Amino acid sequence: MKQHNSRYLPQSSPSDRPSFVSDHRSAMKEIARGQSLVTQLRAIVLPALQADQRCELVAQMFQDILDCSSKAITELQLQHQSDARPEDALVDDKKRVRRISSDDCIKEEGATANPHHQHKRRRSDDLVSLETPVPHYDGRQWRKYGQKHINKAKHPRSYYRCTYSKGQDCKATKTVQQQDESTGTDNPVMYTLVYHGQHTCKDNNGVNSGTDKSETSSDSRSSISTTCTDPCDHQTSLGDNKLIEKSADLVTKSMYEPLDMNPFAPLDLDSWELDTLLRFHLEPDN
DNA sequence: ACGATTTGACCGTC
DNA sequence: GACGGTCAAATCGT
Repeated sequence: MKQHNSRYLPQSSPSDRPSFVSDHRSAMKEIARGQSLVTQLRAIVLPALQADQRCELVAQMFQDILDCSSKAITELQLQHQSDARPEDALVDDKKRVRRISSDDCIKEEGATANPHHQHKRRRSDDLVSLETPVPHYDGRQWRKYGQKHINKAKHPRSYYRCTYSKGQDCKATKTVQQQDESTGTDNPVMYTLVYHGQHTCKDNNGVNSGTDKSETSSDSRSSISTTCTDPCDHQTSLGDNKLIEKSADLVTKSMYEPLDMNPFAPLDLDSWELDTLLRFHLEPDN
């Protein structure tokens, strides 16, 4: 019998107890778990709220929580990188973290070089990673610009940039990669999200999406129309997606119908994501 | 027609 | 040379 939580939480394995590892590592893991929980909770709560100011406040609070934990992780990573090997990095994308950290002080963001050939490795202090079963419900609009098979990874990595990257020169990007170990029937599909840079854009309603004050604010107002069409993220082909989305759409519609979802209508959590969450939360232990 | 996604090619870093 | 990140033409969806 599995514990209920084990169905949807990134796990801290017993072997990760801090007896042989640094406090940094266990602290970062716990924070990451918290981020994952908040992400999932947000995906459930926001669409169910009435569209009013309280709703916006809730969304803002969710984002603030994520901001806090992200900053905490960043701080821990910076400290950790200075006194430990980078292979203790939070995500399993170890090689990349190592490369980024070595690249850290060499080139700065916004280099005036050719805009089409900016440096490929990015600063680690612009990097925030988290694990979640709902990779696309993060309150942002993203546009996919690439997908690549990563060495030794079963699933391709998808590359997204802010929808407003052109119009507002927003530098925020993110990568989404399905975790290899999440393919079992018992475990939820987990994704590793890595965010780079901060949003400098304003969303559709002219609300600053967050820069220094609050890295990713205004969840409640921005539309979450991130369309997830890459097969890896949905675990299905595009054609299958349509069928799944249709059936799942019935579920989500029946949930949402009583509500006036004005500000959240665009949020429109991908039905498969909500379905995934619901299954993990509602199904009895197996 | 327009915007988003896909995908092969290219480039920088290691 | 391998690898990861980005570009941009082709393709797709609305």
